[in-house]
Amino acid sequence: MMKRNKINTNILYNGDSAKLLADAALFPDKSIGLIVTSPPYADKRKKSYDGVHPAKYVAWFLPIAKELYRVLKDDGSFILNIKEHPQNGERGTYVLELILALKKQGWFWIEEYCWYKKNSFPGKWPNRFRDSWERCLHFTKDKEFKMYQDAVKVPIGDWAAKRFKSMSENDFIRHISKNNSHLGRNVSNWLDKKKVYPHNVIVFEEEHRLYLSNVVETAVDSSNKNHSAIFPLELPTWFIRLFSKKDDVVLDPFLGSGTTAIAAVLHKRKYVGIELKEEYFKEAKKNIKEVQKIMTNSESPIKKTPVKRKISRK
Amino acid sequence: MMKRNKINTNILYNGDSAKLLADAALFPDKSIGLIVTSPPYADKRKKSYDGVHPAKYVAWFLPIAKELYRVLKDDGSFILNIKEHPQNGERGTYVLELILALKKQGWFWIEEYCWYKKNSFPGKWPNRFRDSWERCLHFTKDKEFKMYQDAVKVPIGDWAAKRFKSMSENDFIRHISKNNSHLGRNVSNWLDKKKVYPHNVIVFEEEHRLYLSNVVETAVDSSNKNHSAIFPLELPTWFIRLFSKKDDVVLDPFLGSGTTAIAAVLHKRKYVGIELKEEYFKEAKKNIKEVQKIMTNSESPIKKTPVKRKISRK
DNA sequence: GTTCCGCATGAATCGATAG
DNA sequence: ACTATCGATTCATGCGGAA
Repeated sequence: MMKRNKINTNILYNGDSAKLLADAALFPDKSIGLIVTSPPYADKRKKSYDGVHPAKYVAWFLPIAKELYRVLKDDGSFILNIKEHPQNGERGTYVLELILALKKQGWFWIEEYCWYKKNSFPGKWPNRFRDSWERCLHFTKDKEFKMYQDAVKVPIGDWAAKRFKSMSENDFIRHISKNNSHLGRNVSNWLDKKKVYPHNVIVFEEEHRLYLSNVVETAVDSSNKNHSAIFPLELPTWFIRLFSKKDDVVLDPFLGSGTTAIAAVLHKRKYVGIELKEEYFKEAKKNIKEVQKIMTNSESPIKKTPVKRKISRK
Repeated sequence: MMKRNKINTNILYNGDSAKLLADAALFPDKSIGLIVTSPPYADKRKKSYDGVHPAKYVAWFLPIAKELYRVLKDDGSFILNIKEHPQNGERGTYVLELILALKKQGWFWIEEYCWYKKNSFPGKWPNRFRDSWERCLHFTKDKEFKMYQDAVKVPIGDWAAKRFKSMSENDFIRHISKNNSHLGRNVSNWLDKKKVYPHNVIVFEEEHRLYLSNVVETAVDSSNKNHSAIFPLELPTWFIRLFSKKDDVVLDPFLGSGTTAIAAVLHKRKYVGIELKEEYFKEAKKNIKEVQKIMTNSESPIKKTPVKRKISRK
C-alpha cells in the first residue's frame, strides 16, 4: 500500500503554482477539501501581476488544473472565479475554451454561479455597458460531492433586504410593530425563521455583510487595498460555507493578498495558499497572522452588527 | 447591380425557420435590423416543443444562424437568449460550443448580458441551487453597430437603499401603512431624479414594469401562459429599445406565442415572426392582432402607472 | 449620538495619439 | 501596421466632516 503523506496546513508558499502543486510531498493526492481561486485574468494587470496572453491562457492553466485535480478529495469542489474581458471590442473566448478543456481533463462542470457585482467600475462606451458580473465556475471530480446548503441560507430577502436595507433589524421590527398592526410582533419570529435557500446568482446585499472586529477589518481592508484584484471577503466566504466544513483544508493557488485564507481562518477551516509575487505573499502572511491572532483570542469575531471602527480605512 | 427585394413586414410565418429563412424572396439580404429570439433549448420541453438533442444542438442551429447572418443589416444585432440545462448532474456545454461556432461563422460575440430572474422556478436539489439567470448573447456582423443606450436608462442607483436614506421617519411610517404600493409620496420626486446607464446584468425591477391597457395585458398574459418558454415582455422590450429605432424590422425566428412581436408593435417597430407549431402560430397571430388594434386606437398604450385590471391574472 | 451631503476611488474600456 | 500610453467617460460605495 502506498504511503500517503499528510499535507501541511495553515501555510503559505511563495512561488509558482504549477511547480509547487506538482510536488506530491507538499501536496499529497486527495488532501484538499475545497479550492477557491481567482487566477490572474488574461492579458490584464500587466504591471501588477503577470499577464497571460489570452491565446495561451488555456495552455497555461491546464497543467495547474491537472494538479488541482490530483490534490482535491473526490468529494471536494473547485471554484474558479473568472471573467473574460473585451478584446478588440468583443468578448474573448478563452474562458469558454477553458471550461471545455477542463472537462476533457476529467472535471465535471457542475454549475456556473453568477456573481453580480452591483458596484462595478463606471464608464461609458459606444458598444457596451458596464461589466457587472463574473463567472464562478463550479467543478468537481465526482457527481457526488459535499454541499452544505443550509450554511448559506439567507433571510427571505426581497422585502426586508431590499426595501428596508438601511435599517437594522431591530429598528425594522420596532417600526413594524408600532405602525402596522396586522403584521404584529410575529415579524421578529418571521424574520428569524424565514430563511430560504439562495439561488445561483450571488449578490452581496446587506444581509451578507460580514462585520468584523477592528483588527480583522483592518487586515482585510489592507488585503483588498493593495492587491489590484478586488475579491471581497464575502465571495470566498460564501463558497467556503457552502462546500466545506470545520477543519477542512481550503486551497487558493493564486492567493493574492490572502482573502481566501482569511475567510478560511474566520470559519475555522485550514488554509493552504500559493502566491507568486513576493510582495503579495508577504502581505498575505501578515494579514492572515492578524486574523489568526484574533481567532485564538475570541471565539467568534464575525459580528452581525457593525463594529465601530477605531482605525481609519485610508 | 443586384436587384434587392423588399422584405414583407408585420407578418408571421408558420413553418421551419431554417427553410423559410433560406428563401431570399421572403428574406432578402440585410433586410432585418434586429433579431431577438429564445430558441427551444436542447432536450427540454419535448412534449410542448420540438426538443433538440444537446449533442446535435450546434449542428441544428448553425444553418439557421447562417441565414440570420445573411438577412441582418451590417449594423444590426442578434440577441440570443439561452441557458444550458443540467444534464446528468452537470451543465451541458452546447451553448459554449455554439458561441465558438457562431464566431467561426463570422459573428462577433460582443457581449453576454446576464438576465437575472429574481423569481426563478422553485425547487431544491442536493447539488445545485435554483437557476436564476440566463444568458442573453449579443452577436453582431460588424464591430460598429447601432446601439441606443439612452433608450434604456434607469433611475439612479439602487432603489430601496437611496430612497429610504433620504426619507424622514414620518415618510417612512406613512410608507409602511400604505403597504403594497411601495411608492410613498416622496418617491415620485425621487423617481424623477437623474437617470443612468444600466449595466450588463438585466434585472426587471419595479421601474421596468410595463403597465399596459387591459386588452394588451390580457394578450400578453395569454401569450406567456400558454407558451412553455417564459419570456417576459420586458426582455425583448429592453433589447428592442437598445438596438432598434422606430420602423426598424425586428425578427424572431422562434416566436412562440408572439412576445417579441408584441414588444415590437408596442414600440412601433415592424415585426417578422416564424413559428413552427401551428398552435403557437395561431395564438401569436391572435395576440398580435389585439395589440395592433390598440396601437391604432391609442398613441401610447404603455403606461407608467398601473392600470386597474378588469381581468384577474390568476 | 445621529443623519446628511460631498468626495475620492475602484479587476474598466474605447479611441486617439504617439512611437 | 502594430503596440503602448493617455484622456474621457461614469456610478455605487464608504468615509469624513458638518449640521
